[in-house]
Amino acid sequence: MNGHIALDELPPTFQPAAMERTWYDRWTADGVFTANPARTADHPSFVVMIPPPNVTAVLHMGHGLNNSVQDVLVRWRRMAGDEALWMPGTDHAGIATQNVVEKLIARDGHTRFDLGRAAFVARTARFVEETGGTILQQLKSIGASADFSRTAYTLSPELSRAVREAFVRLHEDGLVYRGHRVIHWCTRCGTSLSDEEAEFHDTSGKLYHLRYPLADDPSRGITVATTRPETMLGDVAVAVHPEDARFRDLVGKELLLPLANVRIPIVADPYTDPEFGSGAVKITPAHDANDFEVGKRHALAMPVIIDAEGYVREVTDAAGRVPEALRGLDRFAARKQIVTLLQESGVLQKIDAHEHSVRHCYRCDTVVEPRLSDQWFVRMQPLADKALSALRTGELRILPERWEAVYVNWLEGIRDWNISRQLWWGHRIPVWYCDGCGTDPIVSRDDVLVCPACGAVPRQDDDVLDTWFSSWLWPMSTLGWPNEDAPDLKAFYPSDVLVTAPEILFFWVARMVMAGEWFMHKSPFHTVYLHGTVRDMQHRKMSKSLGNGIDPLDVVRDYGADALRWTVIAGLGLGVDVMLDPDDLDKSFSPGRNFCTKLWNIGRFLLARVGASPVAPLADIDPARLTAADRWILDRLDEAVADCDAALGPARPAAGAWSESERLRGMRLAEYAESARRFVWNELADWYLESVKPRLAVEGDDHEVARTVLAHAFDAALRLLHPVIPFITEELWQRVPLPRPSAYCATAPWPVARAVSDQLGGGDDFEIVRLAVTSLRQVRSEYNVPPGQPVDATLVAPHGRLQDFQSLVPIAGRIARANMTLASEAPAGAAAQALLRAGFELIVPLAGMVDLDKERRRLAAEATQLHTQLVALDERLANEKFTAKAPPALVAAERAKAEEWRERHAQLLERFARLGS
RNA sequence: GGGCGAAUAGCUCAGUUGGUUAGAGCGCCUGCCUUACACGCAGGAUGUCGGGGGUUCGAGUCCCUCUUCGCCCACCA
Repeated sequence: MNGHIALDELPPTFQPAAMERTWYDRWTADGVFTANPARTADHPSFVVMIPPPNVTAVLHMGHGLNNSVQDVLVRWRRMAGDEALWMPGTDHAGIATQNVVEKLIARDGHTRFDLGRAAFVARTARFVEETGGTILQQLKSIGASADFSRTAYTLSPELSRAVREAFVRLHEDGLVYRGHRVIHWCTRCGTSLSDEEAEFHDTSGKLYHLRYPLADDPSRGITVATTRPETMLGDVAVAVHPEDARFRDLVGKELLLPLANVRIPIVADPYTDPEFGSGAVKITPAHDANDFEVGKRHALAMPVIIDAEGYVREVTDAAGRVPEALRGLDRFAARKQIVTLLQESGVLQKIDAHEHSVRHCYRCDTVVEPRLSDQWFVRMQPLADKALSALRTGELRILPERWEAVYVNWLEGIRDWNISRQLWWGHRIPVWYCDGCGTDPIVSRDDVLVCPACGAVPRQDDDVLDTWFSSWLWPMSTLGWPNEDAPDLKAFYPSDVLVTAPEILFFWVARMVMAGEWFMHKSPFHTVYLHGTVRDMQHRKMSKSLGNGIDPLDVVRDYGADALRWTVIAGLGLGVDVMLDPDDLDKSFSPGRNFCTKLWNIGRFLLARVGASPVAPLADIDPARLTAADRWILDRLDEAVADCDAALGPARPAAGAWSESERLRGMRLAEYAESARRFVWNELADWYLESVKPRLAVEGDDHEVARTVLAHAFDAALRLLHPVIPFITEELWQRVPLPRPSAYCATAPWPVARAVSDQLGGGDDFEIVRLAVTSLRQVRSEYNVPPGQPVDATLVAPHGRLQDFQSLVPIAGRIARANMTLASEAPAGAAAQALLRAGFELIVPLAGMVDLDKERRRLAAEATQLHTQLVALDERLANEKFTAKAPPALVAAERAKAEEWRERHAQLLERFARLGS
């Protein structure tokens, strides 16, 4: 059959929109992404857990980056024969989702309290059902090969069961406890926050100096410094350092707290830094974590004067402290008012500018209020110890390496984790209290309907758990934990690589390691890959509020999903930020699109010239029939495959734990993409394709060899590129006339480089063709010879290789558009190595083409430069210390180099002389 | 306050244990619509490797110091 197609059967550019959807649907329909636990019996598994996006999230460029990386890895390992599972899913995102729905109902003038708890939760669940999962659909449009048949959700019944199990088991282990202390409180969200959720922002504030008079001698007093004067109403003491001579006689005396008019003691406590401010600190135990500790040490009262919403009033133990005029004021309004009042009464001594860090809610950016309350905590030390040892033993590695220090630093200074949130959207804390008999709180896996002590109906704790308390179980809970016999858990735990951003190293990554180690006695993954952030050209993080975002779906529409993926992967150094220009999408995404077009056109050429009739397997070709070009491109392919493998792998530690030599290797996705690109563009397209054109134009034996090698090389290139640009490679691969080992490129075997012993050799000869062509092109360009005008040139074969080069001359001639002839002998004394570098010796254009003056100047400059370098090299070789201490191989190489340079220098001079005559 | 990282071509970055004449992509300049591709082809220019000092036969690479930028942590009242 004649399989040749007309070129216009395929459009000259790749049309991604037309085929992306088709391929994705076919992959899914055929279960290409569906993992099979049974197959892990005799194949390694390769598992990636998606960092679950918030269920209400909409795809942004950060997701695009994060998920492209995961998809490259998963597709790579799937092709390499692993049983690959990419687990997708979403996070119920307690505070974030609750905030969204609260805003929604606020449009109708409602608060969640109007609706009541049950109705609000139902309303939120409905909202999630209606709008949730959008992002998962969007992930499909960028080609994410996740197993959506397993899609998980942190608030599903299955994962909720895992959450309860974890809470109860940690309680049984003595790691969950109820604590009464000052925690971070968001007055807007109405909930407590963990240390990690209360982010520091550097702020230009003020330091107010207040003079509190002695109660019994108003002529004396102590000046305290504070950034938050409104808290003075809750002051119960002033602390000074025990060693501070300035205040020694005042310790034990009492001050009269202005405005509140209560007597407070002066205490000595080492917490005070004599160097700071006035050397005396006002102590407000209910509204400052440090003051709380001081208060406990001195058994002080703890009046609360700011309520949950941030308004100043006499909340608890504060009767008579808040003057009428201040009651009900917002904390910041109260600050102003109090400053005014203190100024009027002469208490305010001075105000200094003061730079400090203020904690803000990570969800709504409200200034966090320290607040005294009862919360559930997880004792973290034992968990942190396990997470540290996972890193130390090599069970776990973090890339880039520098984050390991950050991880260790955080774990070594670990503090207990406040896990209760005063929200409604989330996992309710599985603790019941009996008001009837007042028995101890009941912690239970199952709902407690009747008090076991008195038979009354107990009430469940009102609080829900921190969202991250479900996230930290993700690598286990999505696989069926706590059911230890779940097939997925047995087959796919632990996972392999966790791909995420450094921002959630503490929130999520470190805690997952803790949970994995504590409950499964195994780190949930062996590699943490922390990628950079997507930024704009001013290096600002892309964000909705800055308006500098790029909608990945716009990019998919205008450039294709492959172009999007190419840009984020090829531009991604290890841990380096990706810079994109929101104002010039073309600048950012045209390289990927252009590369796809290139690939597409190689395909068009191949289909038109090689045709659709199947080619023989490469192994069926008698090696003797392979030309120098064939051998060269097959060598280059081996090199490309080896480079890609070295950039990506190893996929897992060879011996269960990372050895020192392999610990920092792999995960260099940009290098992988670049290696594959270089092969396709600079080697396959630029050289092999050009060299093969005449062979394909003539029917015959060599025609068959050429089309076989070309089809084989292209097929391997497509498979090599599939993980990063899956759509176009699938589309082209389906058309390559090869015996097909699988239904899809997505499941085709990952290319394997031939062992060195299997390599045919002879690839170097084609390098001479390349050099010849390049030299001739330089001459052409330098002397402005029109591209169409043929020139005459002579290629000088290396000694004794005349016969071998007979076949290369027409190829070089055709590529360079020259009437090229082969000379029998090289000029006297020239070695092959020297020839390769010596342009004019290799290619001898006909006389009359060369401007002698110009050439003379060029030669003189080159000879001078070479001479300088040669002198330096000779000096080095003359240095006895060098010859004695440097590795002998290096010395030998340097000697050889010197000789080569010397010879070249002589040639240059000789040529210079010839030109002069 | 503590810790960490970065500084290499106009831009974004490679440069593995010190060892050829320091590389890539993009951008830039020149010439080309050569029947796969102008989203392309060919050729070309560009670096006192942040400053200073040190170790070494040899330093972009190791040490010290300074400058600038960035990140993380912290009980900066």
